[in-house]
Amino acid sequence: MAPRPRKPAARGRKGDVAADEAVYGAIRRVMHMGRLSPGTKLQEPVLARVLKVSRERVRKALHRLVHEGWLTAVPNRGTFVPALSVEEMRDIYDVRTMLEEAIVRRLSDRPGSQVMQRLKAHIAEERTANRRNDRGRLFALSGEFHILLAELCDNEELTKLLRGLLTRSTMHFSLAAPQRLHDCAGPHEHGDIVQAILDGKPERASKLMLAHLHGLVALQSTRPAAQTVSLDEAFRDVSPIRSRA
Amino acid sequence: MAPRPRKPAARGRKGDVAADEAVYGAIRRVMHMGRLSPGTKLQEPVLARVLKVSRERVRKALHRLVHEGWLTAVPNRGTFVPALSVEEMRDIYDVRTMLEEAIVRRLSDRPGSQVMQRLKAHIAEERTANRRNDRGRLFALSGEFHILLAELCDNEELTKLLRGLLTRSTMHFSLAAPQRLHDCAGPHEHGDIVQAILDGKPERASKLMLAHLHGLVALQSTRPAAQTVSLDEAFRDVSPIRSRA
DNA sequence: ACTTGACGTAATGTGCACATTATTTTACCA
DNA sequence: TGGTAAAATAATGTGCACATTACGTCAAGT
Repeated sequence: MAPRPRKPAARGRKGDVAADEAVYGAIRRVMHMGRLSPGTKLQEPVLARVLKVSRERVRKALHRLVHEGWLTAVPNRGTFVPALSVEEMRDIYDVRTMLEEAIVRRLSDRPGSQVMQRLKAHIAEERTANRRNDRGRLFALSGEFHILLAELCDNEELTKLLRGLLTRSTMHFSLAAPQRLHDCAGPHEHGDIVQAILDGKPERASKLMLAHLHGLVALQSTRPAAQTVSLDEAFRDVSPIRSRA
Repeated sequence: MAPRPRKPAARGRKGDVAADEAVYGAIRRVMHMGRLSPGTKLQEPVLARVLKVSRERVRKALHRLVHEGWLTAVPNRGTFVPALSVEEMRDIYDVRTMLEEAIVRRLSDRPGSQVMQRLKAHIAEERTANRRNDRGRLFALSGEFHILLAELCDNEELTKLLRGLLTRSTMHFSLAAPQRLHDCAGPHEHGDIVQAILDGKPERASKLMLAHLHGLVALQSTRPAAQTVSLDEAFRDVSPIRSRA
């Protein structure tokens, strides 16, 4: 009763179910780029102003990110980029090892023709990026390789889980990491794993994957000092929707 | 400007950070009890009235449950108890197999004294419940066994992941399931797995776990017709806080 | 008699205003 | 001048009102 005179009309525009995904993806993308150093406080008004959306939209996205483990929320304090402890890092890589060893074992048991084809195509892409010294592309491909292995198992749940683990484990890779990634691991180890799968050698593939992940966790330790930037700079050109990481 | 005359004061009571966990746990508990048949629509006003909380509180809990995969949300339609397809069920059990095979392998490699003690204590509890024909207790213990194995690996991430998988896979166990669980699997298979771990036989433990999970997924198929009850009845005596499942 | 259209009702989604709490600034005193 | 306390400021948390959308009902037309 007694309707207020204001409130003209047409507020939420149209079916903006994609707006949620947009802000969610934007924050996720910035984190994936490593622009946010651990401990950074993601304050809602700033994000709302930068992303040109309402505060509640930002709020919902932050809650989702917290639930998924990518951010940590302190009651009445705010939402922060988590500083993964060495124990958490070890835990994540241990679970990754369990899953990915099982994955390569399964793929080695019955390497179908489509599996072989996609694996060889991916390795070829990595080799190309390596030859051209395209660090960024190689970095992206290195992550997608592990996702590809999960996808080839034809298990949605597995793919989703591994996606989360991989994102959280490579989140804090600094911008200097691709250099070392190029020097040390590179597409060489990936190629060996694929070769073992194609040869139908589960135990060899499993061993190689274990060694590969051990090498990655060693790389993680050597990250330079985190450069603290303001939120406005971090979210400069991340407004559009694009594809999901 | 122009502050409305109403709005007396003292609205949000006190630090009610526990209220969120309360409604979250209440819904989760009802689902765990199997009172909600797949396809049931969880409407916010009803839950708010039954649980004696505001609609926004219910809303937040539902969003969290959706993000964690225990409910599915259809935009502008509502939140529903998911009817897991056979493919999703297969996927979940496949991932569980991967993780739990790795778990028992790891535990078999170096069974510490504390590990041995807790495992034997758990098996003793299961035997007691089985002897007393306490179906409910045995059902709960059967689930906790798998969680216990994960906890003994001393990996928080692993425990959290397996908790989610197990809850989702045993969520739709009907009330008649404990009967068959008692007849078929029972504490016998669990005891064999523990024995293999204590003997330090990783391959045998892994094989037993694989067979055990295969048996469980076979049990899942034989669930009776879902009894549809109203939300008011389902949430009858689930208001208090209690412990988390 | 069955289908199709419009209308009424109820539930979901969202912006907004306010209360509460933490943080920073400032003023005062030892 | 350094330290402490209090006020100001800003950010988070939440209830509420309203818009939008879907569902159920009924009536009219073919």
